[in-house]
Amino acid sequence: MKNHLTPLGPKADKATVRRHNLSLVLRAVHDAGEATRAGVATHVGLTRAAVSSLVEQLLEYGFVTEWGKTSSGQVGRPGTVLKVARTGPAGLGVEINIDYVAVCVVDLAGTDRVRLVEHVDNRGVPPSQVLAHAARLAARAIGSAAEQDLLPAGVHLALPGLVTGGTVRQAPNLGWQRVAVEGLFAQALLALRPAHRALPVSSDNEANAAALAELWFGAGTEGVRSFLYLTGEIGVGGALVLRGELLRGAHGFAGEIGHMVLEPDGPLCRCGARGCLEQYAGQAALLRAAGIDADSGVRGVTDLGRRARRGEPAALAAIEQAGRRLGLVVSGAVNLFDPDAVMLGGAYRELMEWLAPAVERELALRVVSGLWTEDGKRLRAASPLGDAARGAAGVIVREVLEDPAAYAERVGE
Amino acid sequence: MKNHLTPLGPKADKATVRRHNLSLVLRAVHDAGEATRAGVATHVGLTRAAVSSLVEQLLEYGFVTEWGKTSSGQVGRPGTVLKVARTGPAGLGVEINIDYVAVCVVDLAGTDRVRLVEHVDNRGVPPSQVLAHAARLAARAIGSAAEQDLLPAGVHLALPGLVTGGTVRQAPNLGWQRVAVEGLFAQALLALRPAHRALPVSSDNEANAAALAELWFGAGTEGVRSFLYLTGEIGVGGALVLRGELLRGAHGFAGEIGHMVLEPDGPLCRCGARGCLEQYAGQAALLRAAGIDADSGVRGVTDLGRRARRGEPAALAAIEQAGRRLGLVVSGAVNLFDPDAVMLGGAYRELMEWLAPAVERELALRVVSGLWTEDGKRLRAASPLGDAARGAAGVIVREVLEDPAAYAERVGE
DNA sequence: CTGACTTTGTGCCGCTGATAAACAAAACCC
DNA sequence: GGGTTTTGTTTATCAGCGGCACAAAGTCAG
Repeated sequence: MKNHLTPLGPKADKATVRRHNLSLVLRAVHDAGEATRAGVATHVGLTRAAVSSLVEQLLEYGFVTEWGKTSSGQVGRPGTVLKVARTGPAGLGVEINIDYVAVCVVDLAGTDRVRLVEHVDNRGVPPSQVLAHAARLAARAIGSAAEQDLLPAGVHLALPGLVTGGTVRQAPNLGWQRVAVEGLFAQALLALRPAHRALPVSSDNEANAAALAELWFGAGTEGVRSFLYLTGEIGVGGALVLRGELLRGAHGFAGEIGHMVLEPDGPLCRCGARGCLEQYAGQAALLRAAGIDADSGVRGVTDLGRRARRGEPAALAAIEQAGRRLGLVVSGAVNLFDPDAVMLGGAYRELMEWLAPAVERELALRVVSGLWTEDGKRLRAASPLGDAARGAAGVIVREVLEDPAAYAERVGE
Repeated sequence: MKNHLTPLGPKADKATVRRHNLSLVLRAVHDAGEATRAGVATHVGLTRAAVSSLVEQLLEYGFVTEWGKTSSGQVGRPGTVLKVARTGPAGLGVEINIDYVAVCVVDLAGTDRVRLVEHVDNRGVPPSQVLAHAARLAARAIGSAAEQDLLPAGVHLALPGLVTGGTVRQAPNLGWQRVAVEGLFAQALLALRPAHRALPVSSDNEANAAALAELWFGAGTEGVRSFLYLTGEIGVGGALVLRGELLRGAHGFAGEIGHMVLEPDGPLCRCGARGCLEQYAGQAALLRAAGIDADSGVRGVTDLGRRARRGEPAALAAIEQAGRRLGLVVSGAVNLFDPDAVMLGGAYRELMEWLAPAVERELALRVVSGLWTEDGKRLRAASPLGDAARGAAGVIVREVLEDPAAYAERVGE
């Protein structure tokens, strides 16, 4: 066996155990909403004594708070109610998109406490300028968060492009190439808040962040932990979530579904190839097929929705066509991935009503062995646009929840 | 956050630490080939004392053996050489395929020690009969293993079809449906060895096992830990390995690449849809296009290879066509997954020489942003057919290496 | 050949984090 | 108000790793 069967990973010792269990009870309280020490103990399998000790530490660090006694009418001594703290550590998410910048602060419990959106056309604007703008917005959000006693543990950036290792390799819709976003953003933020400690900055694809938002905050999709997320924007973005984990690929570029082939000799795509999905089911193609100005963006899509609702044949046919094409490609992706569900976001969300039947038809036909229908996989509309910022904030929150000790060490002197 | 950010998982305690570190040093020795206690200590970060204690336990259980002193000419006291034991626990893999059954015993070090192959046409034969046959072969392999002081820790079955939860949902090429393979095999094996303890049986798709064989034992692919594996058989099988882990999907059906669409209105496929890849690049289609009897199987493929080598235009054109089609679909999969490499196995292996250029051309054209060429991703030929059994055996070996304590507890008394 | 030096492997002690069991506290029930 | 039940804490015990010292077994320099 030449290749390691599995990476060796770090050693384990007492400290490892403590960190692990600290995270375990914190997440148990988080998932339960509210809990008692005894409840957590039976749930996670630790002794009450151990949980007590762990909770004491979590209280000290400010990750959880006591909320009086449980007055449940149950026989026996009532327990003290524990909840995840609504102050202290938080996540800060920043979404930089083509025509807006959104910032979001999420607390440990997962509710968003600050949200700022600013509409700006970022196309063609120099990256440093856009990032400086985003940093200003972020600084404002940090200020609002501070007023609520929330302190972001880090910033996560979401950008529409191929991003890896802290830099945007290329973002065609922004016109960016090889931009070291993490560094530039950190620098801009530090310049705005010279007295403060630098926040750790991380970054990822916007579709990935949106998919995570769907996973963690999506309404009506509670049990779904494996899904394919599609977003109809200028292009067609995609992200894959498998068993609650984002599938990033070997280099972080997984999910590029927009350039799967439909017609080998079809229209030329800006990727250089021909007949990509984007050329048939992208926003521009969709609008053009319906006879609407292809550059009209969001307004164009709502217009298309209006026409479809009125029953205009051209609109319905255009959506139906795009839906069929989308279904062809998506069914392939489903065969390859075997997800529980497919979620359509972006422009598709608004057109779901007319798009879904066509997509669903192809799925039912092409997903092997009828697993699609049988296992109750479903086509769903994703949450409204702009939630990538929330997903990005969630990334930070998750990091804290998964290793509270690390955060405490970093912050506590 | 309605969904758990991450599954809670089990608690950690002293025992957890011990198990973890036990596996850690065992794998360290495994990966190094041979090592000393001190070397392992510095490598994994534990103290020499701790490693000593752990190694003592591993010696006691028989996972590692001492091999004299290290006579390296280095200054200082020579260390005692440790190697993974070549006796004791082993993995048993069983591949049940359309026209053969293969069995393989692999020891902890990863070398295969027993290999039995029997050619039989399993098409249309009742599952219980096929499984009984496989069990007989397995029993013989266990016997040969015992002569070499090897004791399989479990059996892993590899089958050509959709398999989940211990049962084959459907295996069109075998004509099976809803066959509880694990149960039947375990029963058959127990009947042959009534005095012995029952071996734990697990099962998976044949393409998955072959991909794992490629990952763990493949020649010339040492660093590649993320790849798409394609195997040209009757159908077109596929499997995805990402960062050294098999991607199973939400229900274990991931990798079905054979039914991705090429022509929405193309020829009818046995899956019920039209224009699937299988209809263009499957073995039968390939042979038919070259004017060879489509049912001639492996002989047909070698015949095709011979004709291609002679430069027969029909053969070359057929392969070229199939290659282009394969490339179209594979480039989509690469965009979706972002693997390091694509490996072609099965019938494709023999035709690699003529197939590769066509596939490569599409990949270079269609994989977004030229990552394909830039990052040195590559198209490679996979290992010879029949290694799925070896991969399956590897699954068992990995289980042991990842938790030696569990195995020792199970066996010890 | 001999003493200095280096490296290995193994005791021994201390620390820490979880378990187990006992106990006090605070409800309920009759 | 006594019995019961459940909670949370206290105390003693146990196991595993880190740190340190030390014997063992080699190389190197003179």
